[in-house]
Amino acid sequence: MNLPAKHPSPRPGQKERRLAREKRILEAAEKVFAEAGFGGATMQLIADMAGLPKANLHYYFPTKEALYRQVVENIFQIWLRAADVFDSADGPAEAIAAYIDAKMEISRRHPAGSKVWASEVMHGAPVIQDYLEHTLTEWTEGRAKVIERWIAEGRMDRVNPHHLLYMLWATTQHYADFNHQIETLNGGKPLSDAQWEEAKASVKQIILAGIGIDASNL
Amino acid sequence: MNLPAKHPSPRPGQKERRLAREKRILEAAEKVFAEAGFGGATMQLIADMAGLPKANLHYYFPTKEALYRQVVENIFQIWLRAADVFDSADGPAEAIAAYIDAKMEISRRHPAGSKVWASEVMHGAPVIQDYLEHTLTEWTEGRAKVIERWIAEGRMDRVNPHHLLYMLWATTQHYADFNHQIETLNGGKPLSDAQWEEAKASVKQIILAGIGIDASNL
DNA sequence: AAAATTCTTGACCAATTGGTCAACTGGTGT
DNA sequence: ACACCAGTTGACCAATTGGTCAAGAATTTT
Repeated sequence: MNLPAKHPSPRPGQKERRLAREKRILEAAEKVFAEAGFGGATMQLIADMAGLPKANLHYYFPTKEALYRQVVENIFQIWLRAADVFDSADGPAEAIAAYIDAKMEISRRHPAGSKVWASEVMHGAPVIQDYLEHTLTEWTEGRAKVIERWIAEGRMDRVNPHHLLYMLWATTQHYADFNHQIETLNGGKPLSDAQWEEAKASVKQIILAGIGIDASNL
Repeated sequence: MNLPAKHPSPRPGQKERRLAREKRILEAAEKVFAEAGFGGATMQLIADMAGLPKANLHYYFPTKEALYRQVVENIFQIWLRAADVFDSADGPAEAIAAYIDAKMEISRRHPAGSKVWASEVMHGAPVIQDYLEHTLTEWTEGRAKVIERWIAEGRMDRVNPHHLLYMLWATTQHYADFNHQIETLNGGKPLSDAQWEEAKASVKQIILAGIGIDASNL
């Protein structure tokens, strides 16, 4: 055990410093991978953005692939945490509304991570195929069953649960992946706070009405 | 003028042969750019896939950027042609249903082109920013006005036209960009004909109901 | 204070990249 | 038969890439 840190870190401490360095590198890497794609990203660019010599990156992450893999796994963890809110409510209205809010917030706060994820899947998921086949598949099938139960209970219209989930993913993710296009169509300005609220409200309005749920009491 | 070609090309002819070669290169390029991204794609890979020596590519397309630009412009033309069907009907139900069908068909028939387009926009639209600012902006504003008129005429619910359009783009494009994920969740098999029909039907069902349109008579 | 461990970094390397070029081929018009 | 020109191609080049390494600086442990 280490002596200091009765109170949280008056001085850095080795473990914390290492984690802070890694975090700094990962944030730079996320941005560069999002902007340039895996192939277009260079270790030198990531190093510059992190303010470190390139050789130092290789001390913390042995290869470009390893660094990329860590970035992808991190965003997948965020994705999974948002998925939890789907189960936090007991009815379709609250569950889906909360899920849309959570995913829209990810698109807003982690646009780079979302783009890396999209890029990874678009290129055939070379590094996270396992996650797709196991974690994501299980989550999806579980939620599809929940939706089918809601339908059977008459709490929402009869729709194909998988395609409903695809629509939720597609629509919310679009605000991150295509934010440049949205910004251009918004007169070159990023969406304001109010516009983000309207985006969330619009998505919820159309999808909830689309599956036969009265959202007026949300 | 060239002597042959009273009737359309009994023998290739120089112009046709050139176009055929370019088409072959463009198809190979589209695939490689879609699979590897601009940065990850190499002229050698494209040449191999087209079955031509690399130096020959540079005869038809001087640089990698020029080749990429042509690929992106081609898919944008397809995109624009699909956009036309939005105006082919006079009511929101038929127009939006036809538009969804057209865009879903693009996702199905041109997955590579769709991915290239998504990748281009995701990376800040370095080569087609002009198209976004002019052609796309005009189309979008025009269609938004049409939707607002439909709303004013009481033919659909009051929704934000821009976010409705984003949802249409996002949802339909998702079936191309994330087809690998969808395939994985479909047991590793591509969607069958019947599953594609169900996908189209599901998208139309939810979105049309979502904007207050009874689609039972379509 | 000295030994041991962790971290930092400039210099370097082999491999790959986009692109060039000069020599060659083959068809077309005269 | 000849000249002409679009098309083809292997060999080549400068620049960039991911990654290595050994020498040194910091920090922790003894």
